[in-house]
Amino acid sequence: MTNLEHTKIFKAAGIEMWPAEKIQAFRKALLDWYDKEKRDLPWRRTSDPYSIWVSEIMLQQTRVDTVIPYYHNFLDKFPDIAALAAAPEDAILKAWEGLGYYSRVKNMQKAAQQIVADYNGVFPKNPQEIAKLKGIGPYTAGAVSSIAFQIPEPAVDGNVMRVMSRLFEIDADIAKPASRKIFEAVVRELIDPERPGDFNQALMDLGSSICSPLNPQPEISPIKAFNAAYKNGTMHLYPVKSKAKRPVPMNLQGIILQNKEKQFLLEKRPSSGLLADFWTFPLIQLDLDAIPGTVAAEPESAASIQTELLVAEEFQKLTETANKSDKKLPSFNQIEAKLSEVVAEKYGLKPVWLKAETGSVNHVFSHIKWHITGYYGRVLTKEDSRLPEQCRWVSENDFADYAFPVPQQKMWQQFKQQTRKEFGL
DNA sequence: AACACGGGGAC
DNA sequence: GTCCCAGTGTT
Repeated sequence: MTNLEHTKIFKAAGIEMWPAEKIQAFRKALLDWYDKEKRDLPWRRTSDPYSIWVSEIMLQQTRVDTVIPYYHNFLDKFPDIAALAAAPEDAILKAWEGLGYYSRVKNMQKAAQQIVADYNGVFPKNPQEIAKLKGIGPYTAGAVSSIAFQIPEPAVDGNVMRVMSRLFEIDADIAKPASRKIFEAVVRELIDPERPGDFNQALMDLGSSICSPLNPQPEISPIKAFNAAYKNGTMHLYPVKSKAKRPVPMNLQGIILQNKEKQFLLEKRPSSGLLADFWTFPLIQLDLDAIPGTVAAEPESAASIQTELLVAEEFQKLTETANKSDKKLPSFNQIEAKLSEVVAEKYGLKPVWLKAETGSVNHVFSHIKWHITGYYGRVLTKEDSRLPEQCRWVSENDFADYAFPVPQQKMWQQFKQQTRKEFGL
């Protein structure tokens, strides 16, 4: 991008560009602060492009404190590009378990294989080549280029947009994709060609501390002399950011089935979409309103029990902990019939239901909100010849071999704490 | 340009 | 509850 194009962008966005002396002073103020205050982070103790790349992928939409243990474990398991390229998919998913945005690690492995195939296993140093790698977008390309190779490329993330929007009173909505190029142009003008990696990281450190979203402290900022919003008393107006949509609620039934060997039925999710290739108890989307003969149940009877399978004490105990939901739902008997139908059809199994609502799990994703109601049953017959390929009976001891998303971990914890001891399992 | 894609931490 | 976060790929 030429200087002329920058000028056009600045003019359109109403940004006043600084003279060279002011830019020099800004770089010095920022980097002097960084040299004193920078955080001691694991990926700042290496110059290995692969390690820096791993850290940047993990840090996408994820906090530093969350990333640190994953970073160490990942490099331990997959110490270099060749190891990552050759790793089995279940191993890389397990290493990413709980970190979220799981396509990140799949794309990173594809990129590692790209590097092995096209670059002889050596991480490319050219920003244009780096940007072609799977999972590396404009931010990560700039971050790796500048931090690992000292190439003066902007690395514009949420922090940098917040800092710059306050410094220059930029009104562009930072939630809009189109705004990023404005901030990139600004950083491209400001970035220190001698220390581009430190410059980018200094902006991010500043954004996550003094220039934080909620309680910024511009009065103690090392660059407060450059902060237009602070000087003009308009800090509260920046950054401009439109609000995200609310997650859409979705109700699911979680089927916890056990066979005579005490194994649990797990199902691998499809290879694309939400939580792709992760394992959960089977999740069914029952349309409760469509169950024939459905009658709205009284709250206290919403969880009825197969009493003949339980001793009196257990029944008493379960009744006491009956569903407290104030929603009008079909009774367990009605749901049970429908669940049996679905389980027979989909899994070729005939469960004996032991308990309604082993628990209720809520889990919020960025765009969906799951409400899972758990149902516990046993399969007494040994007719699982029709078990779908994506399903597997797994004993608890082997759960560690399977990548579980957090909703599954919540279902499992709830089952262990509430249901299992009631049945002496 | 809008949407899909996780999860946790701060207040 | 609210908002936020070291973004990218797909449509």
